[in-house]
Amino acid sequence: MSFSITEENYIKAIFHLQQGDENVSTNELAAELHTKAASVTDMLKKLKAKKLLSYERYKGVRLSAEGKKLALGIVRKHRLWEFFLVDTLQFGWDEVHDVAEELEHISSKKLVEKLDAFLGHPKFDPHGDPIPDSHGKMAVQQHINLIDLALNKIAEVSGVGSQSTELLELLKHKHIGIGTKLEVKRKFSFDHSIEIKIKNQNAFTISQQLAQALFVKTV
Amino acid sequence: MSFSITEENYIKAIFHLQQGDENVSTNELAAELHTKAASVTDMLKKLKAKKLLSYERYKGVRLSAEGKKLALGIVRKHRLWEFFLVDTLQFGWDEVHDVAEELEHISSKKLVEKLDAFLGHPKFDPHGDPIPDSHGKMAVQQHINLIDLALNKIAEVSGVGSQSTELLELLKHKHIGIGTKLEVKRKFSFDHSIEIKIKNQNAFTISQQLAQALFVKTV
DNA sequence: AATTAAATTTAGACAAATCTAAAAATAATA
DNA sequence: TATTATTTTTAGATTTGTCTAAATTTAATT
Ligand SMILES: [Mn+2]
Ligand SMILES: [Mn+2]
Ligand SMILES: [Mn+2]
Ligand SMILES: [Mn+2]
Repeated sequence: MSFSITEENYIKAIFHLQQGDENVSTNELAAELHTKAASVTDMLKKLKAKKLLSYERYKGVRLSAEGKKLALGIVRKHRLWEFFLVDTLQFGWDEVHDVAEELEHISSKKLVEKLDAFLGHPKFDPHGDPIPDSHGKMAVQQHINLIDLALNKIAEVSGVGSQSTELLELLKHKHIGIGTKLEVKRKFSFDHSIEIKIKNQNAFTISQQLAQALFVKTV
Repeated sequence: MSFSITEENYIKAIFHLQQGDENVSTNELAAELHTKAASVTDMLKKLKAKKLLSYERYKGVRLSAEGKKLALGIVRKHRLWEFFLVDTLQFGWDEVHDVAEELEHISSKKLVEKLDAFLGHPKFDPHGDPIPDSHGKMAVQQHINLIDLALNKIAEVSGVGSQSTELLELLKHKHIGIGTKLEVKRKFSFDHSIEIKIKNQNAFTISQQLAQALFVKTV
């Protein structure tokens, strides 16, 4: 069976919203997709008929195994294309989301596999999010917020909490990116700023807001 | 202004059909787009309203300057993506058309320019068709059919008349591709087969059908 | 020139995806 | 529990692109 771009966007949105264990509500979906609740209801009936999800009126929605598989395929394409755009074509990470939002709907199965191979089977996208493999499996990132990292433990930046241009600008200026190794030397309770040190550089402090936007894993 | 995938496909189809000087007819378009004449009429009215073409009922259609510019942009994307698929991702040239048919509608202007630069600003796609540059200009190929090439003139394969798997299979077997240099040694009137010679190889004959499917330019 | 044939356009209907406004169900609060 | 407030669904329209069947125009033949 094949699905329209609209249907695929709904499936992906549900996938991202159902990370908890509660069902996804009509209003949540409407907000995520910048559409109206009435439109969501219409589409949910359609996607239920296609067996991509379980849905009963007034009770929210959850993807079926089928739906989850479809969602993972779309997420795989989205993140592979993001990797391509940044790694191969030198886009900034704040520029790639909207383009990938289109590219993720290109249907060729062969294209995805060839692209994956060309890129060297990357495990994470430019924002540190895991890329599902061709079977839908992806690395489970147990990264923690930088604000919670213990003192003097060397850790590697593995993800960001936002993909905004503003964050990218700041990170560029401080020479921090995915993969940067650092350790926390002090935490200041006055403003919750923290002092970090990157190898071969002098220690410097970063704001609470920035620390909360960074995820790290210990190495 | 932005255009739907359907509108873009119409514009591109008209562009390809209007190479002569006559207007493009409704039926020609319907055949090209695998749709019905009535649908074409509806769409032509819409595209006329958007000033992409001139159209009067019963008189056929022709692209405006606007329309031509749009068409060249789509053709540029189509051929750049085909080049990418063959050159970077190692697709066979018979596999790329349908994928490029989708990729040509990705809207990001920046993506096209970065892709073009990454590929090294190629001038021709894998089938020997010229790739328009960012201003819509493209090399005017004055290649001739191999069947019409004079004896003992060294020429370079510059295009194919078909993109079928069958042709590709045959050309692979004979080690002929775009860029191959060859000369015609004899022409046989019995079956119109021709004997060709590729540098450092023994001469061999190819059929009339194959010769007619190959375009060359003298070097 | 009259007739037939072919091409093209209109008329009317349909499916997909969306919207607004009103109704119905559920949740929250007094 | 009764009353509000919120969420969700239905009802009815709208837009885009498509189709079939019938009407119209143009082209080709007698
Ligand atoms: Mn999308
Ligand atoms: Mn991402
Ligand atoms: Mn297309
Ligand atoms: Mn081509």
